[in-house]
Amino acid sequence: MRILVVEDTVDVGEAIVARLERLGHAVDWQQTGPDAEAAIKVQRYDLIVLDVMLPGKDGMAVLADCRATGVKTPVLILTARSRIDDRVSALDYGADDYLTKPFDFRELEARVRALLRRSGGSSVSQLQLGDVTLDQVSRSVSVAGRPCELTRREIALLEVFMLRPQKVFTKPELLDQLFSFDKDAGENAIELYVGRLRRKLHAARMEIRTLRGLGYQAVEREA
Amino acid sequence: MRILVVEDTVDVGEAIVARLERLGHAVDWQQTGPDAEAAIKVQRYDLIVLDVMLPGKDGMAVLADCRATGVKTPVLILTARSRIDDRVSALDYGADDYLTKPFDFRELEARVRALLRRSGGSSVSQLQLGDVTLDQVSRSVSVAGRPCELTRREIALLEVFMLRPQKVFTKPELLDQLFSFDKDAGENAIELYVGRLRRKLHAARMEIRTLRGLGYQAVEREA
DNA sequence: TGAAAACTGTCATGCACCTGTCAGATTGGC
DNA sequence: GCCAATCTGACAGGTGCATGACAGTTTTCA
Repeated sequence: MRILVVEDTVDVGEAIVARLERLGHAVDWQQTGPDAEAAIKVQRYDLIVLDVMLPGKDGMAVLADCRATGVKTPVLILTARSRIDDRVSALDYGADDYLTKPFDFRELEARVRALLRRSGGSSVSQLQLGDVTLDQVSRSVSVAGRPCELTRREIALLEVFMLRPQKVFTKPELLDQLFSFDKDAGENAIELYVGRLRRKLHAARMEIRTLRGLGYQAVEREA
Repeated sequence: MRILVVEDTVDVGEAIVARLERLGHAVDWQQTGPDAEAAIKVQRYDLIVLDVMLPGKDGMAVLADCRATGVKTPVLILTARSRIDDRVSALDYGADDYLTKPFDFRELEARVRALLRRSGGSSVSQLQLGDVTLDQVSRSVSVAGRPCELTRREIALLEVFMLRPQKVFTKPELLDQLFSFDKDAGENAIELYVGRLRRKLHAARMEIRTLRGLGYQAVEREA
């Protein structure tokens, strides 16, 4: 999943980014309101974590402008203030959830998961396709009940496929989902990881099909 | 376990902190109501030991505000007064237990243990995984019935793992559980202690697995 | 009280695995 | 058959983890 973190305090920002990247997400980090808006215009995100107190432009204003311009990405507001009207106005402006600072990282993770899940459509944190199960919480994969050792990137790629079975992903699309701005990679990397996934999942009742010239697609395989 | 002690009398505060640290807990100590509230907002605790008489803000008020903002951490109230209505109001405000000063430290320890145990979900004070047994009261560990010499920190870490077998703990998460504010350590410390635990428990039917990039996990080992 | 022993956490080193690029092999379409 | 797209093995660099040595601190014990 691709996430934008907007937070001006370096310490906090770095901590959040590290935490979310560790979960296998592609995370971009902006420190001001205008920079955040620029990033949102350029890139589609699955989630935006937005601090309220920002230099340049208030987080709430950024949120309002986003919604006004039709951006429907889920937004998690971070607010240092805990007054009721703040929470209410956050939700009124179109936020999907809020968290008052300072917060526990485990709670942040839980809310992030909840929002990503909600937008992903499914309500469980276990994805399933054929006999392959991906647990989004423990970031583990099993085939026919047996645990399957995958690396972080492999899991991230598999997650993209499993969130939308049948959907055909182009390579640029997959690159967007897997890499953040600074860590850009060639399209070859995708081919490589598809290959690795295929090898590790060769016994599964699921396969990643190549649609020449179009991209890749995950489908359930008949027994 | 991570504990916050709120007590303005230096002698008493130091004594409580020393006593609880000796049991292997990570203890933070605040001396005023506002400071305590700030700490609670920043950090998640497994238990709060709260004096009623405090400069700045009354302990009971701190407790009430905590509960109002959804903090569910168990709270043990220390009160110098022993009048019935005080006890009653403490429980009404959402305290889980109280102790009238002056008190015997052994009783404090017992009540702390009870509260921690209750929040941990288990009603027994003996944790078990594979052939490893951890006695939370005597803070001792044995493997297949044989006592095993572990240091405080080693036991504290093992306790975290054994309270939630299978769960994958990230290193920041483990640091949160093991270290207080002032005694912050690098993630290296976790790796180090995992290594030490592994060496001392190598013969046990339990192991701490490394999930590269994710964290550590305690599992029962097959014979 | 003072010295020895044990405990803690940092540093630095080394190793293993993960990552992404390259280049050559293979496949599919025309 | 030819070209482009894809696959795959090899490889270099990086990252994360394991581990030994060490210094500061605490605890123990005489």
